[in-house]
Amino acid sequence: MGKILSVKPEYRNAIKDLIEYIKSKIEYVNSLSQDELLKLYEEYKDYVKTPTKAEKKSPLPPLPNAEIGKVVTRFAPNPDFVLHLGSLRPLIISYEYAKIYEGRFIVRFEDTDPRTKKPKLEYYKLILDDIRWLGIEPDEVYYQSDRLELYYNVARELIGRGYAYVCLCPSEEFSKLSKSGVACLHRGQSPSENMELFDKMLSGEFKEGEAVLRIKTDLSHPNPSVRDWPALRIIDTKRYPHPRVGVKYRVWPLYNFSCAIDDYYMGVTHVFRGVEHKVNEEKQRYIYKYLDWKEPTYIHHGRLAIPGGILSKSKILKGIREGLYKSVDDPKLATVPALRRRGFRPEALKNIILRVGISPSNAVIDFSLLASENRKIVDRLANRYFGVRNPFKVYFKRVSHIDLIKIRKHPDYPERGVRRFEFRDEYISLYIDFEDYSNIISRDPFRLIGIGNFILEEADKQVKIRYIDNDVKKAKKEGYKFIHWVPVDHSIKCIFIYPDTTYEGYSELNILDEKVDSVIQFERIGYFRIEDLGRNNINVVFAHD
RNA sequence: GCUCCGGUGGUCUAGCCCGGUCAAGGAUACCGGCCUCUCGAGCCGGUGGUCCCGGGUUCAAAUCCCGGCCGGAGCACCA
Repeated sequence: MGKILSVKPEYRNAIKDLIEYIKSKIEYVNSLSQDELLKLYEEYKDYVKTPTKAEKKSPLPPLPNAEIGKVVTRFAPNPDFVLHLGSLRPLIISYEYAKIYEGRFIVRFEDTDPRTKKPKLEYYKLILDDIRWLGIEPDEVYYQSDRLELYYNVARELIGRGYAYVCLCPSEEFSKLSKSGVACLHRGQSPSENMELFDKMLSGEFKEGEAVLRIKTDLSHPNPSVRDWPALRIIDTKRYPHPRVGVKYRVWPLYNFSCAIDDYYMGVTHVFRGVEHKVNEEKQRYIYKYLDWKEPTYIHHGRLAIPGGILSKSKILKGIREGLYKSVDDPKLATVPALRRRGFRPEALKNIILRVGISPSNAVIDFSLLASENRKIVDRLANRYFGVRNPFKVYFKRVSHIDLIKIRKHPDYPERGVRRFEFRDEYISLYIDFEDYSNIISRDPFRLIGIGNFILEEADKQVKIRYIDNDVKKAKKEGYKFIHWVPVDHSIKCIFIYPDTTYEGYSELNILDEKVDSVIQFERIGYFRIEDLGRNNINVVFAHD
């Protein structure tokens, strides 16, 4: 409509009629059948915008400044912790866009602070492992700790051109000056003086904190942290050795310096990172400008939170020290190892992240959304079994036709076979869940799934139930409670691990057909991942209902 | 305090740049039906929104402009 008016402004006077006219046309088109629409489409094909391949392939919006085959993205974790739900946003989005645009995806470990954010060898491995588990195979993997010489070279280049200087001010001194927009006395040093001082930094003549290389920016920049921001500083690696390169280097780049250089040299075209990096875009812009490099496109997304889920690195580490959590994969946590351990599937996590997208606002992801996405995927994978968390024994006198009970492993996939239960003895003992006992004590009839309808006969020291009939239709119509059971002599001890508790109960023995790591459903209880399958007992970790 | 950025049903999100099939679409949650010897999945239907508030521009505003409120982020020799 706006289009029509801009082409034919004279219609402006008759706007009311125009609206009516368009409405009638729209109604007409909407009333057409598929075939008629197709015919119309053929006729006017050239006027219709067809979405490009990239637009069709994914729920993600088209990327600005992107061309098929030329997009390069990267995920840049600090190996001082494992991946968690929050890290998944830049990771999955970066990877997805690289894939959509048939470009490259890079993983780059940002391990340039051996002191306060000390990297750990185990985390490099765990992070890469989790990335691959998510079905993401990086085209290239880099370690910033291997690239120090490159950063030194760029530093020399900037010093030579007069865009950087070695500042000898104590940091409090500098920030005082910078707050009032005053240059420190090192700012005016000549390139050759700076070069000399920089060499001294490298050769170890300064101690930690005594010298820092700064990038000249704008001393009147509204954000004081942008004013002559620091690029390289000294870390006493004798005291804080780097886990990969030990004491080899003592001059280390700060985030903005190494990040800008690497993004450029690695040919990164699009950067996805959290909103907390917004100002860093401005800082890094100076490097690109001074060296006449082309800047990547930055997209800053909001943070992710999960109610009751703890994502903070420091809080988790503290919790582990205090014994609140057992380890980084404690099921209480929203870390990738924990989610993985609980049986969340990579596709589910991916779907969640794609749904949340690249919006700059923060998002609170309710656990039910995670559960629902995962349930959709896991439901068809998970075979069904009976398990009781709070075992309670009941017994009944067998009737002759109750001898071999077969129940499908999966109600929708008969080809997966059945679970078999053989009953031979005169009296049969079963474990049922104690919560279900209340339904029995009320003396209402109930149904043992797959066996038949029963009613309580006596509740003395032992609870005896009596078989009535095997009429499923009646059971449904009368609203009998359908309860699951585990035969005492066909059971295996099972530990049910929940985020805040564990149960020691039983599973039916047929679960031994499964493998460690498979996700199963205990009927009426929920989905679990099998963590341990021993001969005498098993462990399962709760995913969700 | 200063500087940025957000605000669409309970939650998440599409639409906002380029105002008009948007009296707002999808997902989740909730309710009901079908299916099912699970409280699952699937399919069908339903409840739920003053598009943060106020003003302005316009024939027309979720969309543009101004003001306010609320929320977030940054203000490290961390990433």
